[in-house]
Amino acid sequence: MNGNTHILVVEDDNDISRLLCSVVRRGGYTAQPAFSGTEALIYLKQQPWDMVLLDLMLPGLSGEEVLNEVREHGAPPVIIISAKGDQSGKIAALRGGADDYITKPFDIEEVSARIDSHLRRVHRAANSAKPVTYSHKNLVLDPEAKTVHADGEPISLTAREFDILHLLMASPKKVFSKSNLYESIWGEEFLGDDNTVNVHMSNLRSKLAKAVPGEEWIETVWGIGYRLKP
Amino acid sequence: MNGNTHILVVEDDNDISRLLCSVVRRGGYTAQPAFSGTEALIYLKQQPWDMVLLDLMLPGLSGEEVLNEVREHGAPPVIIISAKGDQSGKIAALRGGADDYITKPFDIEEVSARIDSHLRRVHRAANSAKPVTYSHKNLVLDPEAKTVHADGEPISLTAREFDILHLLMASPKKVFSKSNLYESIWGEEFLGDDNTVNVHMSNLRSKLAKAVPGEEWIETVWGIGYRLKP
DNA sequence: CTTCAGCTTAATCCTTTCTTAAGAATTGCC
DNA sequence: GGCAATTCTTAAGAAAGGATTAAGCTGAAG
Repeated sequence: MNGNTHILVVEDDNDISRLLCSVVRRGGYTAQPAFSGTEALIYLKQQPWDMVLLDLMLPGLSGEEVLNEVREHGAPPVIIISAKGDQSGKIAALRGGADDYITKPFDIEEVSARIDSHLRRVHRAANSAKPVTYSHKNLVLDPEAKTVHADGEPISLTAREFDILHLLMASPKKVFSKSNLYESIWGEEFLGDDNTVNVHMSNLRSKLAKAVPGEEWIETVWGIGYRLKP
Repeated sequence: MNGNTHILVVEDDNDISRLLCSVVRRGGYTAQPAFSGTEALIYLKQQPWDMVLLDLMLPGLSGEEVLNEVREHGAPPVIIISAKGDQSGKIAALRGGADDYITKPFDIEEVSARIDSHLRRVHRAANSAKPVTYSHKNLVLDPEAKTVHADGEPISLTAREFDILHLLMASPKKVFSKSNLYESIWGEEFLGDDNTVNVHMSNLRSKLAKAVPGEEWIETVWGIGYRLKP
């Protein structure tokens, strides 16, 4: 989480607005106060928001109407913060599209925790969709697609070669001993007098060199093992 | 929403469990009660769940531990339902991965509304990401209708062949290992020396080739698996 | 009960990759 | 520079993975 998570705080009471904004900022997010329903609308149209904190009793436009408007512009989580303590209003808001409902007076720690909880969920969903790749200089490795590209050019590797490069790129600074490599990739004990890793290394290097001549990616650390060249 | 939305209700008090289950069922979902933390674990391992209602004070295994376990097995929303009214416990649970926290005694309408709210959100996310049909080059697969067309011509596939193609087309760049495929489609562990997948692949390829001669859609990645040919 | 489509198993052939081994090359140290 | 230890390269045989075909099995439909 970071400063470019934008939260719109819709609340007409000056003190409460300030309080909510400070909670948001202490959480590490960016807060934008809006003091009326109509002001909120302007912000909603201006940019996408990661979350909306919404008071229900607003001048200009009611919270319910703002809520409908939010749902038109994307699908950020909406937390209602309201003085309306009655159950029916709470239930109506939740059924009307809100993701959470907190009644005033609120506990600022709870508000903070609920904000984090909703954002964490959004992140979880976003991350599960995002492809994971490793990059090092002009090399890009995609573990899902099992592809390696150098300067955008695909390089065709065998399973073992790919595994070796994958391991190296997952920990760019670490030096891997032969027994490290062997045991990680082959899953069996490494018995000293084995030349297998060397050969695969050699093949891997020559394939990389053929793709981009004159550049070296894998470094031999004499007497210890291999690592990515910084 | 329908009967195949499965909600796990983890609550040791018999009366409350019954009450929660009836709320769930009145919402149109399937409820599965679990009366201890350890029982919950069994259900969690058995199948994926769309939501978990979780009491914090449980025999066998605490709610917090169950919560951690839930997060290992996918990412369904978790609503804590607890008699612990103290703010610190509430905040700890929310920070610990829970998506919502309701204190006993609860209003059943509110519980119902919060369940719906969380499920609505999950649906919203799922629908925005999932296409109704998959296309790749001149191949079109419709998961609903269970049909495949190449250049508009229908191709008749068996259930397994369809499932394989479906999986491949859902992640066009991903390489699927045989064990990936086997475990996704057959739902049981893959034990190395099996060439069932090979045979289905072969049949699938020959059917596709018969439909559009001279074109290849499925690529073998040696020693790793299969993927759609880019 | 029979039939049939589809799934699985088995046997065979073919392809690619892995490993082994031996000589060449490099590095670090005296 | 010379020597020993380590690493690199090469090539060929061994091994593993994959494709294809055919035959047996199974469960659902008629």
